[in-house]
Amino acid sequence: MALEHLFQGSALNAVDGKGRVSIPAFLRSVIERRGDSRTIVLAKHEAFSCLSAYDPGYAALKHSKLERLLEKEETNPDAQLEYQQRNLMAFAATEEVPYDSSGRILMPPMMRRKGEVGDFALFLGAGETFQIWNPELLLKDPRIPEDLKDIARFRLEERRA
Amino acid sequence: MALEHLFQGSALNAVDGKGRVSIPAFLRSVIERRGDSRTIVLAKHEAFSCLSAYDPGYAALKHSKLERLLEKEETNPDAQLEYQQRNLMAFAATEEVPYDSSGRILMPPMMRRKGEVGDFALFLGAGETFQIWNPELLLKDPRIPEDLKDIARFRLEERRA
DNA sequence: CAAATACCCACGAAAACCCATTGTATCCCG
DNA sequence: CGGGATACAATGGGTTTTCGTGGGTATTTG
Repeated sequence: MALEHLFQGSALNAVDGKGRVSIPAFLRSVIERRGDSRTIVLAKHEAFSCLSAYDPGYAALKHSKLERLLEKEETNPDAQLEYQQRNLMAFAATEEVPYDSSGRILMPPMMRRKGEVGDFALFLGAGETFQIWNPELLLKDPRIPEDLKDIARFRLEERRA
Repeated sequence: MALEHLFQGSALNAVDGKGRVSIPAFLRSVIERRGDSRTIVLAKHEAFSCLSAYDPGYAALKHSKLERLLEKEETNPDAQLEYQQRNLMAFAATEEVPYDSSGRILMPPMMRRKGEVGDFALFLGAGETFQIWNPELLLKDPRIPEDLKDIARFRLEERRA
């Protein structure tokens, strides 16, 4: 499952009063090269207090992986339940949102809450996916390398000028 | 067997006095992309106390999945019986209902009872299918991951404001 | 005829859409 | 090489459309 186009780079964008955010153009270009959808899938990150985002095709890929796993263990009742749970997490706990012609999404209120995203959204490329952070939360997280925090600090400074 | 369009996302909609419920637009769009039917098939979920729903075309697919399962275990006599049971469940114990121009179905009384659906219906995307829950029942089910219950709680809160 | 269902319209909130402005990086040509 | 023109990105604001929902009326069906 080596994806050809990977998400990379960082940006800090504003969330406006209506809850709209521009998806950085360099991330959008990856989405559109992977498939031609102009939509992103949002999910709570499983480890960090941020959101995880990817293109719809990647979601389908994750799904088929789950399916194949299930078929191997079809007779095992425990596997059935675990499959149900993971499947629900993958699809019920995510939201698919289209971005408009200017590259903005309307951040769904539930996701905004889950990711604790305020007036600014920090976008971080993470290869197969990208992340959306409340920059302050990233700075506070002890698990985040200092070099990465420097990037966040730089993006924040850039704004104030 | 990989379906192109998958059910994703969540919503909490009201069931009115006549027993009508709006199928969330984002689920309807998947149904209409899979085939052009404007109807859904309802069934009792095999594991959870909720309803399972999908487009008519998916019923056929489910049938072939069952068949394949049978072939794998045809030496096992118990499997034969299980196949008969599950096949009946898949076809006799389901109801096909059309939704109107505003996207509402009239929830069949039997299904409403089977799923114990009250004044609110929680819709959960599950990839190939979606589920319809009484939100209170989902919150009580120990097999449901906490993250998913958070979603149910959020949807319930959203309403009260 | 009664009860259930299908059809119709209507409203408020939210979301999608359109247009305009600003700032920044890029290009082009003198 | 410099400076103006150009293209695109991010953002603000207004308008239109859609969605979920309530309620009424017709129509079918047993």
